[in-house]
Amino acid sequence: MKRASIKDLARIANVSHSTVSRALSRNPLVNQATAERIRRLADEHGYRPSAAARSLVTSRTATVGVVVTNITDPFAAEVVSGIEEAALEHDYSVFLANSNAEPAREVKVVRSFEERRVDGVIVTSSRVGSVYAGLLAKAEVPIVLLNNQHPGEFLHSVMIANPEAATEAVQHLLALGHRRIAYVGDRLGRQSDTERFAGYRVALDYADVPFCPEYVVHGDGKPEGGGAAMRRLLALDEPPTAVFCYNDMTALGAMRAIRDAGLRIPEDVSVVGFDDLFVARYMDPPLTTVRQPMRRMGRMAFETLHSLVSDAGSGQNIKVPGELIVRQSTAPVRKEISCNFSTAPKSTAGGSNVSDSNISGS
Amino acid sequence: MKRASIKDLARIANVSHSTVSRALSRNPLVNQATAERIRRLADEHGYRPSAAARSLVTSRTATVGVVVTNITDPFAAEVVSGIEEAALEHDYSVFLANSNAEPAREVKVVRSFEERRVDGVIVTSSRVGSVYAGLLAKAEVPIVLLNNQHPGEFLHSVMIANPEAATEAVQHLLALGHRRIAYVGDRLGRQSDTERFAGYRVALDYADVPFCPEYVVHGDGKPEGGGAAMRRLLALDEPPTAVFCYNDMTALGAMRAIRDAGLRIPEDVSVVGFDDLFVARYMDPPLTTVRQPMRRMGRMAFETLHSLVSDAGSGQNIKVPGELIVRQSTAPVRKEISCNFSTAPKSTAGGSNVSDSNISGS
DNA sequence: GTATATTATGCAAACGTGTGCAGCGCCATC
DNA sequence: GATGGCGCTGCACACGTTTGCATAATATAC
Repeated sequence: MKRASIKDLARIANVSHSTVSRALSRNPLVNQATAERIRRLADEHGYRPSAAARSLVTSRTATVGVVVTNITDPFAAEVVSGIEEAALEHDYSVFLANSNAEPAREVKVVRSFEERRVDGVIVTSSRVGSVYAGLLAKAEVPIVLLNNQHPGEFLHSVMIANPEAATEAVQHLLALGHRRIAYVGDRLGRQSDTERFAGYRVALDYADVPFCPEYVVHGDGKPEGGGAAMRRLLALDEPPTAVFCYNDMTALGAMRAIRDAGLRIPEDVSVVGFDDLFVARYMDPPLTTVRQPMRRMGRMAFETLHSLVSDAGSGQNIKVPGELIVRQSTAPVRKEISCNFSTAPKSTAGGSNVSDSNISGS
Repeated sequence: MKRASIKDLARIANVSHSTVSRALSRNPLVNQATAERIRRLADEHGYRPSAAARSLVTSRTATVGVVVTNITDPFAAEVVSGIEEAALEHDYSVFLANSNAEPAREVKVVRSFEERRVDGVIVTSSRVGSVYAGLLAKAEVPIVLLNNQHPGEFLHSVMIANPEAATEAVQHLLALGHRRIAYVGDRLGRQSDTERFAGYRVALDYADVPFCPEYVVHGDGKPEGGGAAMRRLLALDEPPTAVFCYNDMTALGAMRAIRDAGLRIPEDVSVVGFDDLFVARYMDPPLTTVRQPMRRMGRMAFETLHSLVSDAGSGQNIKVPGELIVRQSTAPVRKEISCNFSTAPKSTAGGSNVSDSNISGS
């Protein structure tokens, strides 16, 4: 048995299908009483207007296409959750697609979004390659980028303030007396990685701590890569006493590697992450990290998209500040292994006391 | 500028739009050469057929509606990832919606899926209330349940073999000499919880370990609830030496509570989880748990759905076995605190040696 | 040469909606 | 009583496809 159409309902209500259409869309043209009657009948029969038919004539579908590298990544999941939340409020539906960062998948996904005539697309944490650019060119479907990984400017985006947040994280380590601070990055060349690394350097420079290239290693944004990178750091003649990780997933791997080497966190090595995934607070020790308001960023991405299509708003580039969450994976540097090539003005920071750092107040 | 329609393309190719339609769908009726030419032209102009228009006449949309309680839950994310993967292979798109277990949201979601005319719905980890049942009744959209939480039989489902897996997990603890084994469940009344608890009891009975009601507590399937429940256990006169948790998220909270009480894992308390989320292997210590092939289960859910709509297959209830993954969060019970009300035939299991359990081979 | 089968193409209807426009009945106004 | 305005309703078209059916063009058989 097929679904009831608007004409079936019209027959039942003894009016034309136009009247039904108007009644359901609360068009004031139709008589109050009959409108009420029609809506009641529609309810009783569980009538559901066909979105396809509607969109055919209105040329709007009330759908967003969301592409993430993989929904399995907790960061992506949080963002998508925020998008979906905002979308539902506006009666939008969301198409979800994983790109897996595979070009073949990406073209397939973009093609499907085009055929579905989505009103807009949100792309998170991707290097926006030619694929999406093409999408934007052909038809006028607006795209909002979230934590875009491709260098260059785009029309609409919401991004975390990477450099500032990274600087704050590293300054936290400096304040604890650390001088041998490493950076465990993402794959080389990705925008967030570049920016967080820049923030790391700014903090070092500001504190007059010499930059040491061998303290910069790259993983893959996941635990495996973080672990491998950390092992390289630990094999150094003078291994770092603290590491700032590109993200929490990387930190997970790094922590594992540190423990496997027989070292303790934070007594031997302090660890800072980025993202504040839910797991961060359940690690042992709980992870000090930079919080990204992921869910809220998802909401913002949808809202700018929505204003772009409905209000013909002008769009914008939103920058969201991060927030340092200090937990127990960071501690003052231990005296015996503290930096012995320090160029800092004060003596090597004193044991349990954290205060007298030369970078406080910035 | 609007998107090109099939008629625009027909004009360009100097044929009727019917011929274009047939050429693109590789209908053998149309001449090979012209078909080739048309397809080339379509490619050049980036023509994308409107899914809406097509579905209007074919009455199939090639879309699945997926509803999860929340995509933020790593279990849900893994499952969805599997669904999406299989869907893309069949050129299906997936609508994602969070129910948040709020009835208001659920009706909104179901309504939207109905209007979108999804070909099928996959519901994961939900108590399938009257909402979805209604969906199934009105129109003939097939529903596949994944780890359904509502007691009772449904037509199509894929479920983890809860009782068997739970029994295996608890037998692992018994084999390590534990007798004071607790169960930290989900909310009372949910199907998976009931079944895993049943498996727990089977293992105890089989090993002739008396069942102790105060060793059964309930959380909420999340770290918070798991932690609270664990604290209640630790406040007991004779706290358990091992806990079997409803899932990994619960275990996360339990582990935190154990540590906060100044106890060590696994020396003082052994912990077993369920799911094998990616975090399990990155906990300290790495978590012993029952692996659910989440991604594969997602795939299976889609496949049964797909066969249901395309082959008019008869559907089925699939049961997937779990797999115990032993890591370092479980260890032999310590002598000094080992069970002193043991009814087991052998003496309280001896220190480091694990072998001689009375339940081996089951 | 005509009759017939084969191949390729176009015509037109249908899917379920939204919406401009015409038209209906009715009431008020002059 | 004609005129005009108002409130409401239906007609008909459009949106972009797929597909049954008719038909034109061509090849094959006699």
